[in-house]
Amino acid sequence: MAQKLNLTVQRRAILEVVQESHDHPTAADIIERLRTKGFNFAYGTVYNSLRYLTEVELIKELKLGESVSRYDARTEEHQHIVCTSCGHVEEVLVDIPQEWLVQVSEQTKYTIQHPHIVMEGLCEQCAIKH
Amino acid sequence: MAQKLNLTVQRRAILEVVQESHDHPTAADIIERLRTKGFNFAYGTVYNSLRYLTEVELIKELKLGESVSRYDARTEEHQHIVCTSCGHVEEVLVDIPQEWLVQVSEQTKYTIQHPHIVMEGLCEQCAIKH
DNA sequence: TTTCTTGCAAAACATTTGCAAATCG
DNA sequence: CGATTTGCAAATGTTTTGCAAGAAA
Repeated sequence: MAQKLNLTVQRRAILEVVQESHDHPTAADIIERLRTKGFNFAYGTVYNSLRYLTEVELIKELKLGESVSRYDARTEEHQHIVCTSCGHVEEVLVDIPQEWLVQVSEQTKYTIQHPHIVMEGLCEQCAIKH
Repeated sequence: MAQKLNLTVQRRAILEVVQESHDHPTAADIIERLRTKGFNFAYGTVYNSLRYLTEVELIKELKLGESVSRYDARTEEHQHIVCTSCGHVEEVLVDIPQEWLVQVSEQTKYTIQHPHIVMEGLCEQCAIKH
């Protein structure tokens, strides 16, 4: 723990791509964007680097109930909502009611330190189509 | 839509296993439990049947941010919380504050008809170990 | 017959791992 | 040097798909 930050060329490039992306890219998205910037890293390297960057908390890995992981450079606490129709991900910035968390904690006996919540709904465009 | 229910031997056996299981089994769990009951269905059949049973709403498919889908015969509305340490899944039966949903809906422009929320926390046993 | 379902194997997909080569300190 | 990281390919785990055979309506 409290290790010295070791940003290699690859890790730095990957971090930059995630920081520049505001659409929660997947590993495949990241590799594609790296290519347009002239970087051609192996899959293994990209996954390794993403894991490293997640461990040192420069990025967050989002598991939103799809089959893929997404990555987010926004590290302050916030939640996500996923469109059940098109898969689009939006950030939820409304605070979670504290007393609800307390109730959930009491009922389930789970400790909730950093709430991490994934919601589902229909995004605006998809709602119109229905 | 409004199709006639067609429960084949396989589908019925799979439904029974899910109904008897209260631990949100994965497809692999279900296949294993079918075997102890003397059923040996192909993987494809089990996945097909689970999709069918989900479509006719006899069960629910849970995507809880792991790499696998889990299945649940409890079809009334409730949420889930997953232990970040051991992966154990608990049901959240506390109602979600309606005004919070309204706020989320306003901020994100998402329509939330049937709230489906996945939370993360530390289960009781894992919390003790920390 | 026509439609749906099953079984099996192969394919698809995201991710991890093993290992040799390269790099860093 | 020793420790870490990279690149590549192969392996893994979950789920889907194609297709022929079987069952049901």
